[in-house]
Amino acid sequence: MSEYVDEVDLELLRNTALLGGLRSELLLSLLQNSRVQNVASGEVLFTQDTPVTACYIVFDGWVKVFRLTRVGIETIVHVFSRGQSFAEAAVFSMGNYPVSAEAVTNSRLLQIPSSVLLKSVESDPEIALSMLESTSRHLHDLVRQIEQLKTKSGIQRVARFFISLCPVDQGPCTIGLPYDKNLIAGRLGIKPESLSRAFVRLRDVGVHVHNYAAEIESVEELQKYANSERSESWVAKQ
Amino acid sequence: MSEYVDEVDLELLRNTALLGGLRSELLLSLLQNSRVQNVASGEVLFTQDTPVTACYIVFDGWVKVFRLTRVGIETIVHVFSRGQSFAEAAVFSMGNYPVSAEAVTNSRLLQIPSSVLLKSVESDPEIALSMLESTSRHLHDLVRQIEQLKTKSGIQRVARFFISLCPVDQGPCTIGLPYDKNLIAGRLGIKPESLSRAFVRLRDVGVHVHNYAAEIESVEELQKYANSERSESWVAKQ
DNA sequence: AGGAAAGATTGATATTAGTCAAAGAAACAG
DNA sequence: CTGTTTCTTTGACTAATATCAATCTTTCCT
Repeated sequence: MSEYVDEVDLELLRNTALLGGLRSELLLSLLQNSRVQNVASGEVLFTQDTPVTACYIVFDGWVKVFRLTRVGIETIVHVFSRGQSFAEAAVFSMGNYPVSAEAVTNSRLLQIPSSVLLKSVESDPEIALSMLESTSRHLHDLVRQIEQLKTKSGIQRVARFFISLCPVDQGPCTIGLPYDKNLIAGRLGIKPESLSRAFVRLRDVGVHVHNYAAEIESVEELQKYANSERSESWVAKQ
Repeated sequence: MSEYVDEVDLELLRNTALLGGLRSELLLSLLQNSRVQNVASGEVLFTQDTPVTACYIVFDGWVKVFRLTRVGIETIVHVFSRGQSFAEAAVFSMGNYPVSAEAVTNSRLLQIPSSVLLKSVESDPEIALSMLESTSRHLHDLVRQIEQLKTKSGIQRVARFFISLCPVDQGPCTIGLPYDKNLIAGRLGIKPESLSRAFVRLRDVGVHVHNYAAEIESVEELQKYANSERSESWVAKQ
């Protein structure tokens, strides 16, 4: 794996929320002061409650971001993949990381030191705006996650997860499961056993999970299932 | 209710995450272009999927921020009170509001138009940083909410909600419930009936909910209850 | 004050998801 | 290729929460 940023990487960076809006020279100077980090599966990038030193963009692989309680119970907040940035919000809170991050596959990342990012913001309001945009995207994402947790059943969340992996939005398709089933379960806030059972239940909606692949007979059908409501309470008065 | 920003308001603003870091002249110029909005309980501030026009800071009252599904099921994302800002992230995403907002009591708010906020950021990187800090605070808050939803029982979330309202962190105290029980239930992601039952169960931990008040015999005791873990799964390998 | 409307509680029951234990499959090492 | 380890699924059972309906309380209106 290359230690350097090549043309393809650059193209990727130009499409990220975090750095996409940057003028070329700004982007290049930021890259001068960042580094490409190759990490093995299981390697820890940073730990909750330690001082923030950098944020990251994923070139390749998967990184899980999670929180640990005193007793060691893990809540997965997100799993990031190619083209996504994380921890940039932590950089601006100037304190400790509120979460931990660990590579769940061998991964190739761009590590941007806090100081570099902060200096960029100070020197150019343009980058500030794209950063604000990027953190608000993350915010929105978390809001959606909360919505899902509050209003959808575990099985529906599994359905939605599958849909998010589908390259098409109708008809049949086959998707590969991006990572470990335990990790998928954690990401969706259910136990591995419940995930297994969800797979069984989803057969009714035409989803067949094989090994690390899932065949979907009809994405529409699955969407209909994922979107069906389960209650009418805590509803706004009409 | 005053239509103008007085000394007390100004002091409050100086302590907000969003505007606290601002130099006086900058703050004042921003206020020139903002307005105080008095709204009645039930009044809608903005609606999901409509263009973003402003963000808000609460002077007084409570504002709920929520999402609606097609069928009208409401997920409460947050309920904001005195000193808190909301929708500032939406301003930077430059599109539509991802959520709706409605006053749940009569409220007095500072409304800051998008253009004003954006112009401030462009003109001064200082404000950009404090804004980034403020959105990352919101982000952190949502992360904690997700953690709670995934790892704590409904009753524990109620306990934690009470704790967050306690003026002290040990010994006995009495707190007022800030709003409607339906709203509390929605905020915590449970049904109103479950909230009632939670109140009953919390008597064991020395909590007595009367009408719109709760007596807590011992905050420590309640904290112990709220922090107790319920499972060991989806745990990191040690 | 009196009565309707809204909000809150309680009870009975159903559904969902977690727990614990065991069996089955896949991955891996020698 | 074979045993071992790890991951995954299944089964039986339990716990938590939702649902639906009934009742009780509070609020609010005139």
